Amino acid sequence: MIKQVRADYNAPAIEKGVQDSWDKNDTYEKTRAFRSEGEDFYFLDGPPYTTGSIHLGTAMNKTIKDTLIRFWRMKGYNVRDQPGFDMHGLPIEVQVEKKIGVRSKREIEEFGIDNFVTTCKNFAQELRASMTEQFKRLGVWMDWKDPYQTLKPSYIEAAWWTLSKAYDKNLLVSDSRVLTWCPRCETALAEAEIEYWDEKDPSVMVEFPLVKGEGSLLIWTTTPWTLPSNMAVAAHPDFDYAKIRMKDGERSKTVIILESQAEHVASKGGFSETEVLERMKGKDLEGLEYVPPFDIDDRYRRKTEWRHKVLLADYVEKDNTGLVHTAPGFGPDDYETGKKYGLDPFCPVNEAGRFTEAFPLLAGKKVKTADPDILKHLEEKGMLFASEKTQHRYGHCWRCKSPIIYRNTKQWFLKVTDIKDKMLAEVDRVKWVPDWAGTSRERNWVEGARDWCVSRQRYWGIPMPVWTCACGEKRVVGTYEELREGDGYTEGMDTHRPWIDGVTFECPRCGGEMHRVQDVLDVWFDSGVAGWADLGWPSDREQFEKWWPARFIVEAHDQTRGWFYSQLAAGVISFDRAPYDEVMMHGWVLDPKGQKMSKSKGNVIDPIEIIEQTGADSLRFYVLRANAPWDDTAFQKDGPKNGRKVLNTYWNVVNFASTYMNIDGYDPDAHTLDSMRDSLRDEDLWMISRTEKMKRDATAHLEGRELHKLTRVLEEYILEDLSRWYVRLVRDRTWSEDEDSVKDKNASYFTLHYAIMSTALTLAPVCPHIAEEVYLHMGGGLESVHMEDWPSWDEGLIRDDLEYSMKLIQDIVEIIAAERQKMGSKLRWPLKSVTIRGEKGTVDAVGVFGAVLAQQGNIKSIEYSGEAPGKENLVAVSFGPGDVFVDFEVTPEIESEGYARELIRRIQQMRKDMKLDVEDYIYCEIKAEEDLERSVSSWTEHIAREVRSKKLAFTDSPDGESVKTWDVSGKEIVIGISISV
RNA sequence: GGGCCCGUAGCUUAGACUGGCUGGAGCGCCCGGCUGAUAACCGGGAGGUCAAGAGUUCAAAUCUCUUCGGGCCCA
Repeated sequence: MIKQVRADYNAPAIEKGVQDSWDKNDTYEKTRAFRSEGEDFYFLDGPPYTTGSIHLGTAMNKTIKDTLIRFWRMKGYNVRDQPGFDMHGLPIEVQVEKKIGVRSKREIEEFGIDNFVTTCKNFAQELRASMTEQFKRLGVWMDWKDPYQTLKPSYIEAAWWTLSKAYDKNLLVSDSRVLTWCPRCETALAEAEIEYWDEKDPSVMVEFPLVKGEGSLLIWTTTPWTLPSNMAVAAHPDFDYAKIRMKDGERSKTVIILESQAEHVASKGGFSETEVLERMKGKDLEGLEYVPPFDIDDRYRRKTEWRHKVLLADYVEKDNTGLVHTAPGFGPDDYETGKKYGLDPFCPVNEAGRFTEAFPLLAGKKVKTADPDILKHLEEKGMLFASEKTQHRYGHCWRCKSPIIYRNTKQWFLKVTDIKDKMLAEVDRVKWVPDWAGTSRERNWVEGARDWCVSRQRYWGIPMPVWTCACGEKRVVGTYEELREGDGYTEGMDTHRPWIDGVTFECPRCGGEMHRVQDVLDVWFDSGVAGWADLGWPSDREQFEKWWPARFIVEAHDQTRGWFYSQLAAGVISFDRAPYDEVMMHGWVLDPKGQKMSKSKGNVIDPIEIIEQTGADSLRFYVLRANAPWDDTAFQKDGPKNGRKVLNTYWNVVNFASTYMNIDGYDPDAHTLDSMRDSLRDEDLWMISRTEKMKRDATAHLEGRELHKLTRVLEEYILEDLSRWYVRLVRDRTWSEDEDSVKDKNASYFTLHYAIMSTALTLAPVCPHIAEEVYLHMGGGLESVHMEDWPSWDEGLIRDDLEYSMKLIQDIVEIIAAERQKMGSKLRWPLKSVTIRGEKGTVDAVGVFGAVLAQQGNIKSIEYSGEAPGKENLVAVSFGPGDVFVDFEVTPEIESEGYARELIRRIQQMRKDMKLDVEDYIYCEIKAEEDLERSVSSWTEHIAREVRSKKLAFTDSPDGESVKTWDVSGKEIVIGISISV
């Protein structure tokens, strides 16, 4: 049965109603159960970080996922749709620190690690709950009752298992290296955790006097605070260097630099003349000894052969002085070079970024604030050659925004470099959408990958499952089964810090007590194991066997170095393969000007606000429509409104159809395409043909992940074919109350219903609410549109001949409308005649829809001809393959009919203004000029029937509940209307 | 400096892979019309060096190269 929909498309109200009904009836659970016997499809959700509120990017991300999941379900797959949340890590720690008012690791430990971690855990859960509500409001159907969460014990176990796997394969090593460090959070950071922006720093040239001979080596740096740890100077072996005397009046200096930079350097130092004293290759400089800028007690650093000498390195570039200050404790390249020459990676800076007593001059001082002191010291010693400021990109901690430093520390690494070849082979195997996401972007990133530092010196994270003994023995625990062997283990314990720190093992080698390494894991490692951690691996093997590996993942392009990569590395370590088969990459949602949205810029648009104003379906439609999924979208304020326009039009079509079908008691179940076939008009077959093509194209675009094309196909179909054309054509048929035309009316109902239902099914993945509401009102046979099978199409119903004919008609109607406008002829006034001229094929094609042309063009007579008509005063226009000749002559008959239509139109408007029901009858009184009254007299019966008037009388003083005076082409008309009882 | 993406009307964009009729639409603006599903819609108008240049070709928004500009990532 057809139920009439509400008249207005009030999306927020409709969506709320639909969601309530889903909740009440467990529609989601039933839909999943409905497909439980289908082919398994493992979709893996990339876990958003639990921030508490979703932004437009997250909304778009989940819209893409929800759309595809619903599509796959309709295709019959048993889709695994567990959502995930990334709940560990620094961002939450930093927020909790602010909340409880502590500012350093020392204060956290005073507060108690147990209190701190418990607070983090509760906080993360609150944030997760709040985000879940927002995703639901967006209409996302995922398994919200059972999301995977990185903080769950079983999840932690999977991470441990993977790490132990790495250890077994000699891919987990502890090593001391120079890497990025946040002095505030007092932990190592990975590349992915660093944000770059421009910062002003010193740009200085410093002289290191030669031990033997005249002159100095001149180096350039933007980090003067690293000079106390200087251990060498690097030169490029193949570059041309020179000893140069620089002069300016009485002042003079002799320095060794890159010869080509002489002018540049001289000007920086305020010198006007240069004189080359001696030329040499970089490699000739090797071993040249100089006096370091600071004296450091040898208690703190080893004296080795190459200390404070010139070394060779090929990363030296041809800018500045061409000589590079080398501090193996503070630069990754420096460290490598230092290692080659056996230098000590001296690092007089502690975890908090302050100088240690190894550098007594500034012990306790924060390094980033020490630059002025250092420069002052150099100035006093006459070593400062030039000093200015420069703007350059500098890295910052992604969470607390502190400038990062490089430090030499001991960390744990995954030896990604050892498995790079396999990872690249997997990048090539996996299907990427678009193609270049893999073949270019991911490949490029993996090719340049370095070993992955997975240890963090923090609290809220997966504890590293590594226990060590004073004797050097190591043990990596891979399962809770193994953990049970430990001292201090209690069943069901929380395996977070600090509780896990209390578990110890007896050393199998020396019998001593093994303690856990204090570090926690990089959160990127957390999400990297999601593909099996969410399945309960390693405890639950059954789920793993059933689902793994994931068939499809989709995330934004920043995940090239994030989740796409971390999963790839973790997958190759664990299972020698990427844990996914298809990766789709999507773009970012930017602000209307194309800038990144950020709180600090104040340009953030809240998706929930849009959902409350315009509706979730409109937002979803817009974000998919705006752009190709992989391009960034500059979010337009009017975007969701434009999306709403499409849905609103669809709604209006449904409102129109449901109104009349309801009045006539049309039963969609009583009719099939076969039973209706003989009654269908050509325009019905045309509509069905367009519908088949729409379904065919929509399917292709979903399979190809071209969601922008999917929405555009739907938009074009709804607006152009269904609303603007077909509904216009069938209006008269649906109003007919003639007994003889029941079959014809039913044919139009059948076609309308077919189109509306096909649209509901095709639209269901993108706009799940409106599709559901329409489906249930229009007699859908199942409990939910989302249980339906994805619509198929019948190639046999595609009629290119009819589509061609109809296109000609549409073009001709358009041309006639344009000509009418030039002639000042309103569409209400019939045209006497129109002649279509063209070749036989063209004329026949137009003839198929001659009746449609007559109706839509309001034409009394249409003639077809191979030649131009003989009559004069015709307007001739080409419509492409033929010409159309329009006769604008106004005969008395045409005038009568024109005025009759004018009257009908006014009365209908008054009915509408009076908010009468479509079926109500009225009485009608009209006052008009005598000649007009005479002209329409033959039409009064027709007028009365059209406006459902039981009596229609001409009088001098019209009366009624509503009386209105109109101006019809310069003639005054008064109309009075009252409701008939 | 390297990799990738992008540049079409005031704004948002289709078309590009596979070269081909007059580069299509939406928003906004101006004029007119239509409307018993439509707070909608239709027609007309103004608005384009398809970022610039060169090349290939009978033909280039589309293919190639160079330059400029924007974005993301890396160094």
